[in-house]
Amino acid sequence: MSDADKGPARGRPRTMNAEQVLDVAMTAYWHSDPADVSVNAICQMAGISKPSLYREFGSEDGLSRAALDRYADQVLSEMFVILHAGAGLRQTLATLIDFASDDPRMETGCLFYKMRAGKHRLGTDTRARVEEIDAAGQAAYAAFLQAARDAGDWPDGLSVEAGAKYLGEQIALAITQRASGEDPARIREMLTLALSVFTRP
Amino acid sequence: MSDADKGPARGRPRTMNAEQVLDVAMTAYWHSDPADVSVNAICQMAGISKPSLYREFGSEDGLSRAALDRYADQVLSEMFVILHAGAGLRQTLATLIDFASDDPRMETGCLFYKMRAGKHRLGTDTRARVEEIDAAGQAAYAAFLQAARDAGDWPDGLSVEAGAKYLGEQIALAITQRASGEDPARIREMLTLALSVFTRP
DNA sequence: GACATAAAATACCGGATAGTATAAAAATGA
DNA sequence: TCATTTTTATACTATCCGGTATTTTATGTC
Repeated sequence: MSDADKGPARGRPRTMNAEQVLDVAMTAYWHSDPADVSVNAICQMAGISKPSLYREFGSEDGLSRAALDRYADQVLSEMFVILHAGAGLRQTLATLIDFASDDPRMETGCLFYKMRAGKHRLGTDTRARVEEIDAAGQAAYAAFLQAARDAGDWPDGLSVEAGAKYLGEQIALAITQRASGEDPARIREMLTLALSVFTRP
Repeated sequence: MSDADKGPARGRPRTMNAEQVLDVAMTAYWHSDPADVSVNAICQMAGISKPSLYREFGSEDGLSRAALDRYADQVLSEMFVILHAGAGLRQTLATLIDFASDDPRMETGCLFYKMRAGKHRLGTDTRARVEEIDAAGQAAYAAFLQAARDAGDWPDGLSVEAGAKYLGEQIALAITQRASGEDPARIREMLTLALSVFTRP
């Protein structure tokens, strides 16, 4: 199906571009903090009126939920790609460290982690999506570590679940520190130290 | 000097107890989140009027700053005691792990870490005090680790400053997880894993 | 051109916020 | 008793918030 059956275009043609609005919202939430960006501010930045935004997204919760969806598709998916690439334990950890410490997209932190940190301030839909993504992330970390364990590359006395949670929290910590302006080299040093527990001789 | 020279008590005697108000404010900020507690709510909880509060503390910034001071005196000081006790590396780390993982006072997190996480939402005075405490904490961690290094108890290839920052962030992470209802046993497991980098064979 | 339709723009609503002006109350000193 | 002083209590301001009712504008159809 093409865009042709979008409708007969009765009535005043819309000037609002939902994709562009979503881009503005995602970037604003991401660059500053979801709790510090008002619907009014997003309307102003996107050059649209409030009723237009509410007709498209229904509520602030609907907008932030849609912005988070977009973020998951465009940005977060890359972390899942790294985890599912099937590289070895050391190689994958190194790639994760690179991503968290030096990827320019994480320079202002991660929208998902920011939302998770301020979970109680989110609307119900957005919060539910945050928890969904959190669970998916944890499952991906666990699957990755389970594969490493199956390959015999695993320290004694550590469960895969605990390792997965630990790995996820260390990545989150590193990226959160990026947002607060910490020196990337220092972040890399600390994250490398934290993840060295997986690759002990 | 005793309390006797507090003044001749001209005028209507005050019913407001500043200490009690500060206690209410500190607990409220601490138990929920500094950004989610309004001046109005504190007045209501403390049973005082807004003008009384503003006469005593000047502004919301003054109040939160005073509450943080009180918290530093009453709670945070204990962490400094642990660090300055002069116990060995392993013993001190174990005590820190106990404190972060199981001390009932940290069950709802740490007011200082909550303020630090939402630093940009604080007034100038409170923010300055947060940065001051942060620097003092880092210095205390560094002094503690330097002593361990002098005692020969130190892993190769790690600077004291990086170790101090790492240690501080791991403690902060653990206590922040307490606030989000994470299982203390799991928190202990992860924190122990994170700090095991200091005590490798 | 008249009409229906759908979107946009403006202005508004109720509620919460930090902060304050003003008046009432309760004590002392004369 | 009356004035002075200090604190309390009430009521108010200005601003921002999420959300919406209302009007205006731009199109296609007849």
